[in-house]
Amino acid sequence: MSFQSKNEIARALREHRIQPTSQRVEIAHVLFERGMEAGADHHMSADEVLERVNADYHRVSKATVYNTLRLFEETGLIRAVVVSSSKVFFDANTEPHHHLYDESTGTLQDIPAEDIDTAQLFHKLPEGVSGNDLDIVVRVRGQATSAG
Amino acid sequence: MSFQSKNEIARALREHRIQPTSQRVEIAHVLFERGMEAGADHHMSADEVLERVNADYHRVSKATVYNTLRLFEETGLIRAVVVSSSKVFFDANTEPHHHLYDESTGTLQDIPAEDIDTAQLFHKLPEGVSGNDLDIVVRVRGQATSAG
DNA sequence: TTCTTTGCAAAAGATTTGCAAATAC
DNA sequence: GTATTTGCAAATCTTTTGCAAAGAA
Repeated sequence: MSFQSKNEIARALREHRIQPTSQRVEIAHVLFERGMEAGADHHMSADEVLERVNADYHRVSKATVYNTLRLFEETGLIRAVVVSSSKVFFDANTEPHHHLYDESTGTLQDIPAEDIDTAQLFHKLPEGVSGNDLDIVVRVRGQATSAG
Repeated sequence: MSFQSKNEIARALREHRIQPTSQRVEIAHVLFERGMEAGADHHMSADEVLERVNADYHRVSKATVYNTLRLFEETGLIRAVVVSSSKVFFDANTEPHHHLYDESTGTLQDIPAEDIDTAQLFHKLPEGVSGNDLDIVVRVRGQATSAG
């Protein structure tokens, strides 16, 4: 998904049965204004969203940002990517894809769905689950200071 | 790793350059007493560890449990598995393997390393990173209430 | 008007930290 | 005897919640 105008955003929200209030539109605008192309940085924490949405003047409160992000996630408009216990990224790209998280740099990047083969995995998935229901986070560990 | 006696545990801690105090040995004992076989439930939250270590009488404080788990993780004795923003599991099995997390049930299970093929992925890893430095969490999404 | 949403500040839950007392080597 | 570790309670950080005011249909 990639929206430019607030109108498009409002329409998209309605399609997800979300009443497009001005706060919600502003938040969605922040989420979707960065391109969704591979390599584009469209991963934001709640705090980043809060900061960006209020960058020039106060538009939305913290509670509303959190609640709205949760609402967007629950309705499938965006996805939450959990990379560490205190780091949740929100991803406006809901096309099937996965994530690569580099612990040492804190960087999150997309992985095309086809770059990871999970064929061997399917027999242990709950029934009815398809590949598109999988969210994979590949974490690159920093050096593990393992004793030698 | 799989230890039975406190002596074995103390030795293992020393090998990781961790001074084996009684609290640390008790915590390690809790972590390692469950078998490491596939299917065995050896994933515990900090709180579970705290509960189990103090099950019959008070042995270790909460702060010490948290600090010790972090210490164990930093020295590579155990691994932390992040499955959601408020759910970190500790895994006493440090052999290369991955994890499958079922959102709807909250269940975490092991995935043998060879069940996921990441060959396509290697060109986007930082240099010097090998397959053993990857921790993969496959999250099975509940139904995403996606709008139709 | 009636239902929904927002905002604030307080609450909650998980983890960490400061510092004095206890323990280890 | 000196350095390390523990425990408590307070602090911190992120996210959620209660409730009155503001906004939408």
